[in-house]
Amino acid sequence: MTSPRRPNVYTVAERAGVSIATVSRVLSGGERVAPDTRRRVLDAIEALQWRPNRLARALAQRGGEAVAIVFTDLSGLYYAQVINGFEQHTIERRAAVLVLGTHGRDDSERLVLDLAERVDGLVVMGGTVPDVAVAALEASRVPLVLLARPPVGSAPAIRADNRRSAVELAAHLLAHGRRRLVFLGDPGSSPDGAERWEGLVEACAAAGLPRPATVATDGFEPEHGHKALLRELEAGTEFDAVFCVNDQVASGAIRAAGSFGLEVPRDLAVTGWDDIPIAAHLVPPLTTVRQPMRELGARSAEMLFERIAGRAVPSLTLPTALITRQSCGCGVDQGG
Amino acid sequence: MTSPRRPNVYTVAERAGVSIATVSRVLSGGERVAPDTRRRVLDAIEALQWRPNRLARALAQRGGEAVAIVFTDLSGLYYAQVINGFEQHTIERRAAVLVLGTHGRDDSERLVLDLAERVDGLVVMGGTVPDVAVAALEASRVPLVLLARPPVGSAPAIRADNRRSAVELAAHLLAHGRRRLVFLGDPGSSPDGAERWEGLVEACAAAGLPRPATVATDGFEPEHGHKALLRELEAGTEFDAVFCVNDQVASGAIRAAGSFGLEVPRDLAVTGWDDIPIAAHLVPPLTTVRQPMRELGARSAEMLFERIAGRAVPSLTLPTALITRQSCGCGVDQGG
DNA sequence: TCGGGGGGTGTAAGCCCTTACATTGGGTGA
DNA sequence: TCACCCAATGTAAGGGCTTACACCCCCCGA
Repeated sequence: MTSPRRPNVYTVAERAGVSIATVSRVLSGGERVAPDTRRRVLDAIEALQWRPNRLARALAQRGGEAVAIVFTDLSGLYYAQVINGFEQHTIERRAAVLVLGTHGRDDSERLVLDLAERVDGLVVMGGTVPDVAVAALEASRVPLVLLARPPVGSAPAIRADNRRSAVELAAHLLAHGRRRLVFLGDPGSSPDGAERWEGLVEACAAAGLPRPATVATDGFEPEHGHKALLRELEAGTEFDAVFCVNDQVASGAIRAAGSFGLEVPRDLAVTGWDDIPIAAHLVPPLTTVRQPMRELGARSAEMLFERIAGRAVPSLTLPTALITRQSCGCGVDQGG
Repeated sequence: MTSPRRPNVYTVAERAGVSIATVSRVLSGGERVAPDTRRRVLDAIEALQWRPNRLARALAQRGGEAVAIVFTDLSGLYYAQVINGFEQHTIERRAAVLVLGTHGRDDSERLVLDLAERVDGLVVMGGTVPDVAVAALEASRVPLVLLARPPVGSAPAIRADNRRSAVELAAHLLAHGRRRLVFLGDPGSSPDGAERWEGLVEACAAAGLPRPATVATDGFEPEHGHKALLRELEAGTEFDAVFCVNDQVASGAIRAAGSFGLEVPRDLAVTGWDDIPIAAHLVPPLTTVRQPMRELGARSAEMLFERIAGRAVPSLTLPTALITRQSCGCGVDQGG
């Protein structure tokens, strides 16, 4: 008479010779159940290999918020910290965190839309899905917070102040006497990158210099920076400072310079962005911009829960800090 | 007459003057509903600001598996790839992925146990929670797969072949003529680390050398490697090769050597572990061991779903590859 | 001996959807 | 004009659990 279906409370109750309420009580632990009864129920559970259905459970307990955070690629060290901050905040509220790395999957748009159906709200990072997908999310009325990307509709955005820091960093290079700056990275591939590029342009313009050149990379990893910069050096382009879109690309750039016989920072200044842990341990230690990653994550979670609660939330821009080490020329020349 | 509670299908149906079935049909999109009716329902949804309850929905559709993967700390580049592989596989099955970074939280044990209640299965990585917690999970009968950690009870484990690769790497250093090797890292803090250390010991023993020393680090980041090695150098300990627990620590070690006036690899060989993207771009490029991270993630997901389906799964050890670059002495001396 | 008080359990009402099946009514062909 | 068909919609049965409340029975005190 064992039914072929998955067991449920009823099956277990029947087998133990009790009611479903008693089974539930045994499960919840705290309730008072006669020792003998408890035994029988536990035996039945064991015999049937039963695990309570988490969905039914959560439904009955009317609880269990779930939120998601969407990234392009988890492999940037950058993201890890953001997720950490996000999780910290979320766990305190006993909500579950789903993490989706779209990672250049071609169906990322569908994945995100799909994900949106399974959670109570989500944070979407810049560069993960096309604007049209964000608009679709917005239209589906799922509570939404945008990270490192301009606001859309009523969805608030949280960002680091890329523009201002880029201006500051570029100005710092100029103060070291550098005059021919290039941007290493692809400004078009993410809102963050675009803003850094714009900041660089702005600083050069303010100094009366011509518009800097862009050396496009195929991605954000060290190898991409290495390959692109080496090609540019071999092409004979002249420049004395490389403003990289992030630290990883910068590490590739430093090595490219080295293998081309250039010494950093004497012959070529190199800067990064993000201040990943290894940045301080590159040779030379990398000048970069530190973003408040943890806070970005934590605050985005905070904003999201506000949205879920139905409240309006203003967009937010967090300050960043210029971290000068040696790759820009500090501690070598006395410029600045 | 608007009820103060959250709206649900009934509220919406009532307001639109239709039955709940019709509301559901409008929601699912595909069903045929008269245009006029659809309009009214959509208006009602809009007016009430209704979003269907995902739990009820998933329950009724009897779908929506969810699985989790538990890490210590997401900030190792190592983990990102594993998660990627895991996610890839999981998404194909339309299951949701929860990611938990215990990150040294003191209540990690509670968090994991808690998490286990909300998912259909989980992968737990070595070093995240104490053995006793793993045993508790095992006892709670949640489908479980262990990653980079020895099997427990009926829970299968998936690992990279640390021991063998460590022997190989150590032998490689010995072949370069190095004789005084030290281990930089804390063998006790993770099963992976312990196995690497044991492999090193084994290789030295096989070569008739004394047991190598351990230089303990406080963590796995560059700064930890830097600090620990610098202290050791200043203490006057002598050695000609540093076998690091991972690439990040190795990057700190390289810089420590540099700031102590030692040239790598001439005066001191340094090796890492993991082959993170930046490893090839350190100066000198780092000799390390590549683990099949993506595969580790993908296979663990596969194993997990087998377990969820109630099938037994054997443990698995995947091979690793020694990546020789220059930090070990290759391309400099001709030893080996 | 009888009323009261609990401890231990059962009953049934949710929680909020989806969906198989039943029902209605207007249009069509004979 | 009437049977029939099908599109549009409603009814109700789950899906698997929690929990307020009712109930029973045994023991104790008066």
